[in-house]
Amino acid sequence: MAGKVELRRAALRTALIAHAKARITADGLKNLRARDLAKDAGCALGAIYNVFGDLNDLVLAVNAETFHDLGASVAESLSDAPQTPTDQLIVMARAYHHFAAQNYHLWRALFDIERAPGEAAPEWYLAEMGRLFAYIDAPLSVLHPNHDAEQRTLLTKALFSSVHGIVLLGLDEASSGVPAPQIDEMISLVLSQLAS
Amino acid sequence: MAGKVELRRAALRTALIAHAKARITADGLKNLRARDLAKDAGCALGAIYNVFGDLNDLVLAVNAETFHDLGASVAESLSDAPQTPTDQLIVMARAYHHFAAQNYHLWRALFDIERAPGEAAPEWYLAEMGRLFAYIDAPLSVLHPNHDAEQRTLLTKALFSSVHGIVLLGLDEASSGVPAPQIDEMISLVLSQLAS
DNA sequence: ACCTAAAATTGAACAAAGTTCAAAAAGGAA
DNA sequence: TTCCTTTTTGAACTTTGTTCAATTTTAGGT
Repeated sequence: MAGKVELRRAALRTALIAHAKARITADGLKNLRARDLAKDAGCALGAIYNVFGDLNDLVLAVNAETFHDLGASVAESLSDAPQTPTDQLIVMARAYHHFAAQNYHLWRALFDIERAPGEAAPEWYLAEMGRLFAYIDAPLSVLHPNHDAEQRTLLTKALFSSVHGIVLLGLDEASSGVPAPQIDEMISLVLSQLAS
Repeated sequence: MAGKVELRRAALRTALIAHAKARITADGLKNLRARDLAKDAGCALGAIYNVFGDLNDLVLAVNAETFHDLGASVAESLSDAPQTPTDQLIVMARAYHHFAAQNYHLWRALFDIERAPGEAAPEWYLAEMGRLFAYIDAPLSVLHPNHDAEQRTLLTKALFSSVHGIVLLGLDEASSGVPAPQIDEMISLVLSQLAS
């Protein structure tokens, strides 16, 4: 039984990720507690640190799944085959909005996680980000065939950041707090102008 | 000497805000420590809680000043009297960007502060936000004189949120991390399109 | 001046919460 | 079974915000 330990650890890892996901979904990232997770998973407190370097690593694992699901949601939104490139951008942005609204705490954890100063984001984060950017880039290539790659990259980032900002502030009840239909309207407003 | 205690407390309050500001500027909000502040101000640990309800209240006081300074920076950017309404929007957005870049940790503290769930933002926050929105609204009224108030409010929020998103992700070294000139370029790109 | 009661200040103690590590348990080879 | 290695455990350590009993200061009355 060579891989016995590895199997047990892999199972614990999976369980811890699932429980952390549930805890974050219910109470948000800042209410995640190591002791709660140990109880949830029925393991010792220290066992968490046999599987993950620290709690942050565990949250990173949750975030990887969340980011993957987010990418899948955005990609799936295109399956309704909207006609124009602008429509495609709008549909994707709304999918982003709806994912963020439906998975608010998990989505916030993507950005609220503590990151070591000066350290780059993990590779999977950049990879998923690149995938999202590729989705945006495609319609932009149709709209602006004569832009060079650098121009399009800039426009892609600007578009994503704008939508992200609209969703971020729109979903923040405490400050602006905008009803969902108005968020969608703002998205349409910005994208229909920007993509022309 | 009726107001002796009040004077001492007011002085401590001012000192604590100043020291907290310095600490946040240097190390960021998440590295702010009650014991450090007590040492900085030469007061007892518990004295902080004679003046503020908790550390969060102290950070709120810092944020009030930061937000006020931010508003002043944006307002001052208009004193160069740019010609067109679009130019005014771009100048203000760049002022927002430059304030955020120059006061990164203080600016982040505006949004990273812990807020009680379901509780509205403090009145000064909404008031300063309203002031910022008014600055944006003015040029938009010139550009779109036939829009009603609701339309303009939506466009104002969309514009602000977009610029905020561009600055937020642009200044986040770990993820996108965009050089300052490119951030300004993205701002121009979005605003020149959106305001037309 | 002195005394005294109320008010304010202090900092040691308390209560989380993440992380570590010596000890115990489990695993595996001879 | 025995002995050594690996793994797991959870009590203990550390850090940090917050509290509160004890001390100091203040202010009024004599």
